[in-house]
Amino acid sequence: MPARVLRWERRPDERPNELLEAALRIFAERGYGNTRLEDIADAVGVTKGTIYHYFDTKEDLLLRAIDHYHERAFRPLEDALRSRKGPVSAAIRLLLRRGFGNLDETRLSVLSLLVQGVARDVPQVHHRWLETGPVRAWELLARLIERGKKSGEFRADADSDVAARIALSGLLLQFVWRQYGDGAPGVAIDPDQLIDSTADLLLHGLRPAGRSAR
Amino acid sequence: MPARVLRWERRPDERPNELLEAALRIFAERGYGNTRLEDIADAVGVTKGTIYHYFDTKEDLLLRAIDHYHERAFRPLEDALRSRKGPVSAAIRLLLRRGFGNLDETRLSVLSLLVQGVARDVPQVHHRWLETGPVRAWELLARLIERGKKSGEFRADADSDVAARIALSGLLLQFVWRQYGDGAPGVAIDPDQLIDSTADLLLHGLRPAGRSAR
Amino acid sequence: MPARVLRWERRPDERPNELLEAALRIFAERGYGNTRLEDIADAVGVTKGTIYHYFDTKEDLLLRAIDHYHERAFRPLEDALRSRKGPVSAAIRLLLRRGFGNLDETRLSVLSLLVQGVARDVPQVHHRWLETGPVRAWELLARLIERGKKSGEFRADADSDVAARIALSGLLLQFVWRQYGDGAPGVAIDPDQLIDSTADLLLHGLRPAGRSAR
Amino acid sequence: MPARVLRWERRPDERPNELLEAALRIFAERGYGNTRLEDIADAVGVTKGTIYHYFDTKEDLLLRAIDHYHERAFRPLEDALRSRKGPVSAAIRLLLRRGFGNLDETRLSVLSLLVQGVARDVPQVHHRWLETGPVRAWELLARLIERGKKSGEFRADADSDVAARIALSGLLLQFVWRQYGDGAPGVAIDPDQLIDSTADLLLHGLRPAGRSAR
DNA sequence: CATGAATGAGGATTCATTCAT
DNA sequence: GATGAATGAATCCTCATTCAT
Repeated sequence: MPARVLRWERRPDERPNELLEAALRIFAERGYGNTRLEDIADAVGVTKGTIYHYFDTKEDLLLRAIDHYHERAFRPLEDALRSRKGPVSAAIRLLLRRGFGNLDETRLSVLSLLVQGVARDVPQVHHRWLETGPVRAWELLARLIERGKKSGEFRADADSDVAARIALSGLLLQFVWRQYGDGAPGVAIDPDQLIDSTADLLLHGLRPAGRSAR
Repeated sequence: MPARVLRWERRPDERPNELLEAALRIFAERGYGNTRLEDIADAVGVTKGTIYHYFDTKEDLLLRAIDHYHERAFRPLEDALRSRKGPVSAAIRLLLRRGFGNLDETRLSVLSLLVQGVARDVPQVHHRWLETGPVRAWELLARLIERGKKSGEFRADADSDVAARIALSGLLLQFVWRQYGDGAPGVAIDPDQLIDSTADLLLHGLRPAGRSAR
Repeated sequence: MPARVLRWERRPDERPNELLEAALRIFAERGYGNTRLEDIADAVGVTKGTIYHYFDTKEDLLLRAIDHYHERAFRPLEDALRSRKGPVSAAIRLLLRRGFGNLDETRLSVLSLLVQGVARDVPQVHHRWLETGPVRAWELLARLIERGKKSGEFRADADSDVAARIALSGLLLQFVWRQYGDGAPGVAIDPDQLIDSTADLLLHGLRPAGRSAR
Repeated sequence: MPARVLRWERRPDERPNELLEAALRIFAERGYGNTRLEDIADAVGVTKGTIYHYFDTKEDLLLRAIDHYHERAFRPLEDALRSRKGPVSAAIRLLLRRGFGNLDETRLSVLSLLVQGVARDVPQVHHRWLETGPVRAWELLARLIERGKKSGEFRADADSDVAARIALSGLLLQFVWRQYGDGAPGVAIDPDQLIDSTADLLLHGLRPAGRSAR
């Protein structure tokens, strides 16, 4: 009796997530426009058609892949921060370290995709990401700074909104660019130094006149 | 007296420059992948074929368009800074204001193209831009900060490299995102406030312990 | 006493008929090529796969759907005519009125499907329909005319075959086109006028020289 | 010196018409939905892409192909009729003979395409054809009949609109069906007999009571 | 019987690039 | 130089059909 050969495995429950994850990874690696649906299908071991079993269009696939990823990426950070007590400066250091301290290759390339690759191809997705990612993050940080101002830990005349924006988008872009270190040696930098020095700069910048930071 | 045509006035080769400028503008507006060579040709009033008289490929066109633009955009800033005297903090404010204070629509969309649209499509160009644009800019700023540290204007333990990187890439990304304000209301912000508050934050962050900034 | 279920009442096989009827309706509405099997399955509340329990291919489904419909549509007309007595002209009026006078939306769209939509997609079906539908109808009418010629009610030199063909296919096409009245206002016409005036024309055209029709 | 081989000939002026004519022929043979653009391109000796040089979409191609054909097909008939003098009955016979008497294979299959193949796939085209083809034709015929009624040649109570519609659409459908004679023997008929007997029927049907036709 | 996951062959459309004129 | 006709590879998306469950 000949070995039974299945052309494909039937995995109705895992498929969508498998596809979502493969899609995100490959989109992130190559860019949205440079990725063919067949590449994604191949990576999961199915054919193009299968993608259309679960998703309406290529754009829909991207959109859902980002949602899927985003869901997991943000929740923990927000939770960690919400329950935080103690001096605000410590919370801020924690936020930056948590947010940028342990980005693996995949997360970094997803960030690049979102920062760089999606704005003109799927503007709708880009907008949503902006609102639910960066904006949410800097509002969080700005609220922390406000708390520090109220408690006297920070100077009252600091612009908490701009401080939060600059620190976070500065870090974000630096981390995105770090990935291109091979082709552009001038951008290389140690990530821990980047985070810690940014925290120092921010906290120094916020401390009241006449007092030393930390 | 016959119309005298000076050799250096004839410029029969306006074409390439016209093409470069149209290309940059349209690439910036729509993204590289979404721009057809025909669109660029139409904008200049020639046909597709003409582009191939001057440029090898679409990629070559992008590459040269960016070079062409870059040349002009950077020189003045660098010159302005180099000759600067007086307190470093004033120079830094000037740098930020000059660099970001008068970005018209076109420059902004070119920045977006470079930040967002080119990394995966023309990595070579992206790398070059990183080195000649952002890296050069933050090295310039870092040198200013170093001068401030030497003169005692800034605290000696400040990380001038990171401070320069964060301030500039933070501003850059904020300005790029501002353009999407329509779709993502949370990112909207007044540009002058952005620049001035960033300068405040940076200078506060750099001032020596026990002294007030400015 | 337990509910008694008669074998001939159980009809576990409503399914095929439901499918046939849904198929015909949807094919008729949208055309064969524009109808997906899934649409038909959805309409009946089953899934695509189920169709393949009962039918070999999409074409087979169309073929049987038309047969199924045809069976019912023709019998009554033929019966009504066969038993008819009295003057032939009255029978002819009856035939036209019965044949075209009470066509509901569905029947009309089925006619359109047969007239317009099937010839190239399922030629075999189209041929069969021609033979069992139009041809049978005009042979019936031609025989009536022949009877009229024999009885002296109609002129002897009339071409009963052509008269029957023209009257019936003329009416058929007019009724099919009436459905497109929205897009083509020039084709709109009152259906009763169409039938009655056609009958008048036909009967006038057949009456012997020197006598008035009817 | 090796023989120079051109991959294609440059024929900018003929191309569109060549394509239009090939398209119409092939659409007519196989149906719109069953024709691939590549088939049409092959028939002309170019590649698919070339079609898009001249036409926007497949639908646009069909639409223009029909316009192109229609233009030529209708003009002569209308001209011939407009200038006609003498008894109306002769003009009517002429109209029917001119309109249907010399339909070659191609014209017939184009008629089939229009009658049968286009209504649901390109409704817009079908509507236009209805208005500019059949409707125009029967309005022409109806006007002739009206003239006959005024002159006393035809009976005053005849329904000229319906008479014109039935005669022309009856003939049209008969001619369309004749092409399927192979598969459906019952529809076969001699075309001249069809035209002449239809004319007889029509003219008999229109003659005043008590008078003989012709 | 019924499901619905998976297939895979197409087909329309786009567009960078070539090249005869 | 400039044109624009022509190419042809690439890619999204559709859908009849199959088949493991």
